[in-house]
Amino acid sequence: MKVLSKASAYGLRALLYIVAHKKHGDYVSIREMSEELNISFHFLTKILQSLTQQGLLESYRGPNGGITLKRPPNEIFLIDVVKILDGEDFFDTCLLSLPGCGEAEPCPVHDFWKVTKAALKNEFASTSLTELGTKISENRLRLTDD
Amino acid sequence: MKVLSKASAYGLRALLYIVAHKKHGDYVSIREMSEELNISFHFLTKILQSLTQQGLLESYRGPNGGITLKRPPNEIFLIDVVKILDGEDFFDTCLLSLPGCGEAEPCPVHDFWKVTKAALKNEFASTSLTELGTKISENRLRLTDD
DNA sequence: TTATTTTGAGACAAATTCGTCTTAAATAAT
DNA sequence: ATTATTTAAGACGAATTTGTCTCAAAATAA
Repeated sequence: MKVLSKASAYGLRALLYIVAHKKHGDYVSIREMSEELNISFHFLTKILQSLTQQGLLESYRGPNGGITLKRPPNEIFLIDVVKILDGEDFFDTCLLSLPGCGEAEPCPVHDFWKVTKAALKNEFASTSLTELGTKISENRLRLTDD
Repeated sequence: MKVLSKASAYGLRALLYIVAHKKHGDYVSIREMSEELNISFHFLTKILQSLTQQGLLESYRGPNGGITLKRPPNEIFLIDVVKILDGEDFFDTCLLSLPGCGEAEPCPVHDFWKVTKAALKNEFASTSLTELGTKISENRLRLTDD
């Protein structure tokens, strides 16, 4: 079950790396993150570029450049990242991929899936980077794949 | 958010079509289902072939041939189909795709995702074809994309 | 037997996602 | 000014999923 695209997973891990390890306002180099998190540098660059273009990050070129959060991390929620990288309609899907599935014309599993995806959306909408960042620092949760 | 592969979605729709429209034991032609459900005939054939090979269906070649459920539909659960078509480890994934994510080495969203995916797995494991089939017949729920 | 209908099997193509590579543009340091 | 460092942009390739096509094999019917 692949819920998030690689882009979203990588993007989230990068932002969580920042809030867990850096001061807000610091410019963090993409190279550093790609090495620490074992993510392809160019791929991560492209992903973070999208977040920059959509106003979630600010970038700065040149030596000691990098990216930084444009808003304080307690005002950035998981849903903000996912909606940019996986699309606005991320939480608006039918399990059976039937177009127009909804209250009016539900598929056989609509009632059940409706509840589950609402819970998921709520969780993503209410979980901030800060919340997970402190969890990472306190419990030494991992962001890497080793 | 694409949870199920097309293969699983198509496979489930085909089986639900059978339980909603046919007597148990009837051989149902793949051609008929592909036309009724607007699914590519060859693709659907390949999908149902997997289900046949894994013992969920029985096939019969020649005129008036087709496929039929090998077990009564109240003994076939959504999870049986999905596990064959999307893999045994379908419900054993990490949101951030970190290998080995679990109680010992959790990722930052493990606690939350653990609960959600358990609920999903439970629903798939407890919902039978019969259950959804009767819902379809009683409420005229749709399986088609038009 | 011969023709017809149906699934089985595998090669192939298209679309999407994932990842790599090269070059340009901006900034800083020397 | 020149060079080094960093993100921006986009072409390109690999992998996976999705879909198409052809032919074989089995069963039926004439």
